[in-house]
Amino acid sequence: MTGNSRFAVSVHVLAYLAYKAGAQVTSAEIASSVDTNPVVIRRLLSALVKARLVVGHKGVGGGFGLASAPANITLLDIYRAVEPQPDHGLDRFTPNHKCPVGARIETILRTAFFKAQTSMEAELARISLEDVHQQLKPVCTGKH
Amino acid sequence: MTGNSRFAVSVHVLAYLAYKAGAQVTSAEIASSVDTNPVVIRRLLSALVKARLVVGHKGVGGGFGLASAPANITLLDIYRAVEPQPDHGLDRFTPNHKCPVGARIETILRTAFFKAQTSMEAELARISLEDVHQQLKPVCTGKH
DNA sequence: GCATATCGTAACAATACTGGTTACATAAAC
DNA sequence: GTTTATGTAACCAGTATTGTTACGATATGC
Repeated sequence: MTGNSRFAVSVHVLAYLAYKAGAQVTSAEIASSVDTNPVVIRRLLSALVKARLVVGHKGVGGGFGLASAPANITLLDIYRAVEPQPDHGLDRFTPNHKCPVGARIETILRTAFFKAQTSMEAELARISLEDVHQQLKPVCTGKH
Repeated sequence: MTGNSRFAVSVHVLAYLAYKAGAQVTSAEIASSVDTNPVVIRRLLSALVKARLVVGHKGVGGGFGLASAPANITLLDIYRAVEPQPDHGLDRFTPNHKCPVGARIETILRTAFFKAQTSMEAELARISLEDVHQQLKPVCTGKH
């Protein structure tokens, strides 16, 4: 195991909402597609609603739907909505500042990690939910 | 907290070895600089030795030293030596394949994660231990 | 050969994160 | 007011990480 599956599941959730465009989709239906518990899905959706990627409605006939067109939602938007700001272990890293190396290494690492993170996020920003949706289609509409 | 501090500590360790170039440095001395337990350092060094970034010697007068010049060691080399292959949660992610979305999303995510990971690693590969060493120097050799 | 320094690694505890589950309050539709 | 569905708290089990103790293996120098 390495890390959590929040991002992967969230992309799946939004892809499912894009697939069911326009409909009100319940957490139970999404959970069935992801094969997990509806509460797990609602926990993620809670974050996605706060990030204004998704809109939810309570009550009979309620459920969730995309807040914007899939073309306007990138994987980076999703990533930022459900993942905490990564610190690459720097909060657990408290070197001895009396040592010349320990005194300076933290700043150096912070700069390096920022570059790496920025580069990764730029790549996520280049992929939209519409792209994901398009890749989904061949199976859903394929003529045999 | 997000993730572990192995990479951060490892960069510190190798920077310390670069700083002490040529000398045999014990795990106890490194642990003092990092402010942790020598066993924690030896655990990391075990991985760094396997990756041939570091050479260790037992016995009296023993310790560790860099296996190559700092210019020939990149942060990506260190990252790969001590971090498991990241899967971005895909091993915990087992969607329902009976659903059209669940059946395809895994491959799509794998491709997207690979692009993001590759981009991040390319950035790490651009930073060498020599670069880190250079950034360390101003404090260590500063004329006051 | 023997004492010493040092690595190598297993074992264990403490802490924290994740995901699944139950439970229940809240809100909307009819 | 009943039903449906979200929102969220609480708890559990599984696992990762770090710190720590312990001890065997190995190399040095006498």
